[in-house]
Amino acid sequence: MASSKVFRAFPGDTVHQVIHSRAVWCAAAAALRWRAVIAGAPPFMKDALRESLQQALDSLRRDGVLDVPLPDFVVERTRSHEHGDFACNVALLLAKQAGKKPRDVAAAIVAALPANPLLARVEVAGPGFINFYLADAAWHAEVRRVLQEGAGYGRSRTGGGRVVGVEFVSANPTGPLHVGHARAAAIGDSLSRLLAATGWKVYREYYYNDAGAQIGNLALSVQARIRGIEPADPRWPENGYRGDYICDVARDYLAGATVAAGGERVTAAKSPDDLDAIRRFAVTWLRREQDADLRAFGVVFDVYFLESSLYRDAKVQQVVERIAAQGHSYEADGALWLRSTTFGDDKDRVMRKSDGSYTYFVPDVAYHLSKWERGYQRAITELGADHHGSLTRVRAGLQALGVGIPKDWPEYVLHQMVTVMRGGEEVKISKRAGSYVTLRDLIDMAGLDATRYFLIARKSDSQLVFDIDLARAQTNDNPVYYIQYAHARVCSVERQLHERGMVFELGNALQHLDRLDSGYARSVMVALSRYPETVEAAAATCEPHVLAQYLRDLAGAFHVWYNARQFLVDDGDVRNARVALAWATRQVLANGLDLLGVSAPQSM
RNA sequence: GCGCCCGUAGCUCAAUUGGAUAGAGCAUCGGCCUUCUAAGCCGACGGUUGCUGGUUCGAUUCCAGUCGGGCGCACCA
Repeated sequence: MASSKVFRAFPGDTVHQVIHSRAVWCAAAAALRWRAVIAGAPPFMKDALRESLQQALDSLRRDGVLDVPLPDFVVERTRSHEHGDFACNVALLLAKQAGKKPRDVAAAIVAALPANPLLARVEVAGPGFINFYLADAAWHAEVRRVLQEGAGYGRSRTGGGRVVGVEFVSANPTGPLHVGHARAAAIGDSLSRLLAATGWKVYREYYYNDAGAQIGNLALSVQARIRGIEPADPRWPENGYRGDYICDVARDYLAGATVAAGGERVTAAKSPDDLDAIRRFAVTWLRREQDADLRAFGVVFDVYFLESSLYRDAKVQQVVERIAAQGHSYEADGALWLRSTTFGDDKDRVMRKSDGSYTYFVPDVAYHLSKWERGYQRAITELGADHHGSLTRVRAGLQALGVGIPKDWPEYVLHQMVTVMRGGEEVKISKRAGSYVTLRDLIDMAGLDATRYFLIARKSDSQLVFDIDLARAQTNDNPVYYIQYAHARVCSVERQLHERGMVFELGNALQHLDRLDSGYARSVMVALSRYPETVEAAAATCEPHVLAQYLRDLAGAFHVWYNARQFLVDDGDVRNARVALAWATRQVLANGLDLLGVSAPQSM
């Protein structure tokens, strides 16, 4: 089922070797799920409480006390410590149907809960919440778990080894990547890491629109520069690209340079008249440029997919034919239309123009069809919000193919615009690109870590103000330094430990975690325990920003504790316990930062 | 005009997807370095969640309307 044709141009690619068919895939996923069950890592607190509640509810039903269907209840972290550590709303949801007061229902459930040594007490509170207060031992167990699982702490098998394609950036190879692409790269890569951490087999994919009119403009622009024509000149092409980088391309072309990108290797023909040669050279030159910027940003793709390959392999034509065969097209005004209104679009769309060429969204449909045919169980397409209009069209086209693609396929993650501020003013100009700030500019100005963090830390569908001054700041104003500093501090403690000739004894530490005395330490432990569910939630909702937010909280809890307690004390048991918690914190900070693609420095 | 997204402290943003008294950072004001990094910590100030209705035990969250901002509405990509 996998199309090896599509990948012929990319020798390094192995997707088609990995994904065989949907049937094989399903069997593999089932096996993985089964293994996950029998491997049986201890459940996380939330899940354990949920299980207990489920048992209580079952027993109440058996006894006829509660003879109503189970609602979709939640076990959640409390906002306030006064409400315990976890709370459940099940009694509130059951009360009406059961014809009882919520607090009475809650009391009955509490009475039916199985004994659990990790629970200090359970209370009915407020309108009918069930509040759980965990015993210290529960937090200690979590610290132990962090240290035992190490880099694996917070990873899960939720995805069951299923295959997901995450497409992001997908810029036209007509210029350097700009801030919007930077946001896409940061979000898309972090989302990919999150999905991989939760058991998905992830393929990062980049779609190059290398076949449209914009590429023609690129070639004409380079050709103009080769001939020494400048943008002010009346002979300058309409819609030409004016950035300085066009001059660089022209210079290299005239010099007969060789450029390589994505397995393509192009040597400049030098001829100013050979527009096709100029086009090939310019596209490859800019792909190399974009690849370099992305690598500098720590983003590596598994698949680069060329729009031109869809034309070359007749995939575009096949899509149109298939849609026509399904009866979802018609001819009008000399053009061929997709009856996309059948699938929820507000108007029908032209597929083949009256001049015989295809509109841009048809290759988009062909491309997404290829994702389906390559066995991607999920496809997530990360897009700038300015392209959200294409969403309905692509889905409509996929539906019209009648090949069984689900209506909500692919999933979309949209990101809003980024405004770059510096010195209180908006930055709009880049020296290299001319009219916009580039990804490279951001990295140069703010550094890789701050750039990634800032671009991820906001919900993607909110507009983002990127404050260069703040991102550069080596102060507590800057959240990324704040988090990294927490990590560096633990490393510093470790260095001090050795310098003082002390030795950390893990076994002793794990036996004496009850020597952690303060509420500060407790806050750190609570924060640590939130990590797995945070990763799970961030992945499930495609919202990496919740992880960024979480790491800030964890670092905060750590700094408070650090300031309140000396770790390297004389009492060996206390010292070991504190160092163990510090190391657990460092581990989680490192795990979390890695999922954001931000480094965890040993010292700062 | 139609569609999508966003309106939360002076500023930048969260809010566990419908939970209890809406939270952080910055800014402002006041404290804390002989101590593992003060790149840090503590305290104070700051709110009619744009507005009006509705749904229900409960709404920043869901629905309708309205105002404001962004983006998109091609036989461009």
